[in-house]
Amino acid sequence: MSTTTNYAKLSVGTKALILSKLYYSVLSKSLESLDIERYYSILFFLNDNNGCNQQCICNNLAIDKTAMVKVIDYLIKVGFVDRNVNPDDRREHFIVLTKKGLKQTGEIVKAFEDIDREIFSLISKEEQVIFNKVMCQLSSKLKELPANDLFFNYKQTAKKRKKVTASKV
Amino acid sequence: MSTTTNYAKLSVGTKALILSKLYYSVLSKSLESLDIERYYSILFFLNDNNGCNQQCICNNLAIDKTAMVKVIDYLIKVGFVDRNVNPDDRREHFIVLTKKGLKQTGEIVKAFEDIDREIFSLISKEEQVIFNKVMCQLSSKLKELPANDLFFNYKQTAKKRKKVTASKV
DNA sequence: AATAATAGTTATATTTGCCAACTATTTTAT
DNA sequence: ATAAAATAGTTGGCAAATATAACTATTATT
Repeated sequence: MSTTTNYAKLSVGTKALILSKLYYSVLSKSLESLDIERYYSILFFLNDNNGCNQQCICNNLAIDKTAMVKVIDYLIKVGFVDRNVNPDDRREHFIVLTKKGLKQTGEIVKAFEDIDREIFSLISKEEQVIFNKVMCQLSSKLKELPANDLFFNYKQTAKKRKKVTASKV
Repeated sequence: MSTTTNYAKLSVGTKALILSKLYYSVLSKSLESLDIERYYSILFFLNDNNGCNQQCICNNLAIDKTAMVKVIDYLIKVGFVDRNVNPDDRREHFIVLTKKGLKQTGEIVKAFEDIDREIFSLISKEEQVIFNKVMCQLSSKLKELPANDLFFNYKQTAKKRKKVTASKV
């Protein structure tokens, strides 16, 4: 058997994972010169949503909130963002790009957009529209299905806590 | 600002990563009853490519070969696969599903297929075809671009080794 | 006022990702 | 035929990601 089957039959979840790995591999190559080599998608998101809170980033990028704490700690350490308590709801911390962060994020956004433009260049506008629409539909549909709720920690954390407390007492 | 923007502007790589996270979260929920809670995509792949070598799995699923060693070690430990040296090329190790592995893999394949069927159910055949075609085109295109060659360790390993050896001497 | 919910944090354990270096084997070049 | 290069797989180590439980502080609900 050959080690490179030309296209293996795979689930859409697996194909998406492979696509994202290839994508980020190209992206990190094209951003080698920056003094940060991770968290590009978070900075990309902040570029459009500067000043949102941590939970907002988690919800939109499907990242666990306990992981997000460390990411933001790191981004603060390297001087890319500030973390500001929202005076109107002191539970929330706004994440705001610094001047340095804004500058570097500009390059990151450009790199993302360059790759998207490049890989979509030979695909017709109509097909691009359909592709993006299906992408969104699949994600929406998946959010409706029962899942090991990893990132969207709303109500179930409370439910869990209740149980644990009860069994502990 | 709301913590749930309805659809954030994101790169295709990021959208694909999110889709895969949602997908695997649903998948692992639906396979909770199995006595394995990881490596589903590898077993799915083996179901169609039983007896391939480790590198073949790595190439097709974009997984690093050093990580693959540990995965296969684990799958052997839980009795899902065997690792057999190819008598015609003794560098290669064939990965073969055991009877137990085959049985459980049947359920895994079914779970993957159920999810794919479910989430594509409201999408027209034409759009599904276009979606899958674009998916493949994007991956192919990405493979042509300069990358931090993570998974496709063919020639560059040799080049690197040469350099390292030279500088060490 | 009590209870629940939300946003974020800490601690911990496990798993993964990535790299350099290595063995064994086979292929290619001279 | 021999030397050099390539391939398949392995090992060890470190940094990062992932998952879980328990926690504080604050706000919303009853």
